[in-house]
Amino acid sequence: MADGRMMAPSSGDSLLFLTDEQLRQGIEAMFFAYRGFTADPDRILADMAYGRAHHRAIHFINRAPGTTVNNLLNILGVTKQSLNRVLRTLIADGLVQSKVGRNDKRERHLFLTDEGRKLEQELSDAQRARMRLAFRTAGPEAVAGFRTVLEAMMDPEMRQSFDRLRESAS
Amino acid sequence: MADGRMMAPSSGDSLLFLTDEQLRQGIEAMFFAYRGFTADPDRILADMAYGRAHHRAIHFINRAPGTTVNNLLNILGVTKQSLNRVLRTLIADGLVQSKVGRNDKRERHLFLTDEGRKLEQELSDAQRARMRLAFRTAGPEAVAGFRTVLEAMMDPEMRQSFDRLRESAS
DNA sequence: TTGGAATGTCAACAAGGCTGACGTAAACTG
DNA sequence: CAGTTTACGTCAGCCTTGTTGACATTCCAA
Repeated sequence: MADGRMMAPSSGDSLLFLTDEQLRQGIEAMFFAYRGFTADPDRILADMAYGRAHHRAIHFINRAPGTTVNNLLNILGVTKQSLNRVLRTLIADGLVQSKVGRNDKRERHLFLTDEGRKLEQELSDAQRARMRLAFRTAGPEAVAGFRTVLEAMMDPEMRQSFDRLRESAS
Repeated sequence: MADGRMMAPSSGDSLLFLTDEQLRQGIEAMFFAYRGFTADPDRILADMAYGRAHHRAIHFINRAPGTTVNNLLNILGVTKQSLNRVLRTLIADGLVQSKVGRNDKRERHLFLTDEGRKLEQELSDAQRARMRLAFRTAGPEAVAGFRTVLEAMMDPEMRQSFDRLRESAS
């Protein structure tokens, strides 16, 4: 490290969590943890003709029943062509129902069918089981910190989506 | 909710962080945060002929210089064909150097070239900047919790890789 | 010397992103 | 009312990044 960069003074050790090494560990932790995070649903979906994209669509339709295509588009952050490909198969397979809007007939409101809800349950049970174990292992204070850091890491628009979903949860 | 499931007793509120709703918020937080996590490097890479897979390879080669292909394979969790495609372009473009092993000449040890290190710096600077801001905003206790939960979320083999990288960091 | 390990490579394929173009119906607006 | 915008769907084509399967090479080790 013969470049001109200074070592952080690190008064006491209160700023230790901001060293490049700590940050890099945070980055790697995100990488490895996300793999675990998606592993269980991926395993379930591998047997069917579905993938992660279907899981995401199903998750958010379940979370916000009656959501419009455009709304879902914003939450997922993909193009309509990409989402449409996924929705088409889910609708064709009878997991998702699309209803023309009453007020605005241009809009389509999306709902899970009973079968769709069944798959959603299966997927989210698996994912929640891992999350539950991690939460239980780590304890409430750690969980609070986990949430705080993740929220701070989001893009502002994503944080808005996140908060809106939180509020809408009764 | 007319099924037979019980509401969690939630003695006091010490178990509130384990309700299904809290778990689902944790799941969504991971989803949205990971998007932010990858957004900055993705933007940089979009201008080049590289993608996230190249970033990951460069990151871990930088982190563990001289690592073998097989080792990298285990860390990244992809097939050798998939990794090889990425490595081939990186080597051809002069960002990565592959050296035949001295002891075991079947092995290839991977290193970043000066140019590779330069790109790595650029990418990780961007990613660390976001992580640093998130860490600073959230504070040290939150960061500790963040790390604890993420570690608990990893698959055991991934946690091993993670720990090994941690130790090797001087 | 032979089996197996580590690596590389070819081919083919799939998921899931993307852009661009186009069409239709509905709603809004001047 | 005419024209524009919005919401959605769809076709076509492309890219990245993952997969499997097959096969060659090199070389260590029993």
